[in-house]
Amino acid sequence: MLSIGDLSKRTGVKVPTIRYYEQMGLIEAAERSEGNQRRYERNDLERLAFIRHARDLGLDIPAIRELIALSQHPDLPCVNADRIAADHLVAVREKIEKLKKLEHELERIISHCDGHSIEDCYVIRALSDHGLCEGEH
Amino acid sequence: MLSIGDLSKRTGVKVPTIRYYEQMGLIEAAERSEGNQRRYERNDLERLAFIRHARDLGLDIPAIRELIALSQHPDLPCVNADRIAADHLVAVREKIEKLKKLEHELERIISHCDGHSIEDCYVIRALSDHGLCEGEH
DNA sequence: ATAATTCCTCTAGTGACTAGAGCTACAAGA
DNA sequence: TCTTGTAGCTCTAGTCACTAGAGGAATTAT
Repeated sequence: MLSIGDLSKRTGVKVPTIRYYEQMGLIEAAERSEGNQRRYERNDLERLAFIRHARDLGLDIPAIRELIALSQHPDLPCVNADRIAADHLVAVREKIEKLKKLEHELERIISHCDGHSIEDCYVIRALSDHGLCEGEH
Repeated sequence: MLSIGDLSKRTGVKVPTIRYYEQMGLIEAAERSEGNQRRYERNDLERLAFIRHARDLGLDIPAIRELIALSQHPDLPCVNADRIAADHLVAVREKIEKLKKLEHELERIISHCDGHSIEDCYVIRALSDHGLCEGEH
């Protein structure tokens, strides 16, 4: 039986976050000690590691809830789980594309600035005047 | 003199967002009509376009506040403005790197799954077992 | 036995908006 | 001039995934 602090140390998930996940229904409400403190077992450790792992991959809580529900039906086909991952991959790629555009625009703006006065500063001027931009943003 | 709706249409910034920027101190409190409605002029249009542009580039509100303050001192050197942009560029690049790692991990997980049952699903298994991962996340 | 640490619940704050309630002002047509 | 519809006003609360803090109780170590 682990305390919430033990669970936290073993999974790297902070104590308040564990309580938050309980509130969100990602982990079942833990058993309690006589003094009302949460007590965990091995399967809670696994569940929490699963959640942590999914969060690290950037999945949001509703998606994780769905994956947990799916994982409890081993007989079903896994197309739904695959779709969640694939949708997320698409979203990740879109974010990368957007950020790359920002990266290029920022590089361009910065490299155009000669570092003299604000009056001539290309950074400020580019922000003031959309016509100095490349691309459609 | 423009109403808040006119200003919104011309800049593409939504009406509640304009009021929010006023509250955050990015734009000055507008003059009011007799009936207490906001009335804007050309320089408000420019200011708001500046803000919108900076937001599109991903700058946060404190950074924009600083850029606005700087832009009102044309005689100062522009190293501070350049630094804000450069810092942001670093942050953007870091985000891109993180997302690329996620992208590769998701690609790998998805490609390993044969699409049969949840029991064998590589997506679910990879989440359950960190040992199946590549990289350090 | 006492002290230090951990735990509990509850509320509020983060950033940059967005949604909605309930009310008032303004512009255009009859 | 009257009416109607749109647009405006303020204020509160919700979004997401936590995080911080208050005030108090339980547990663990000395």
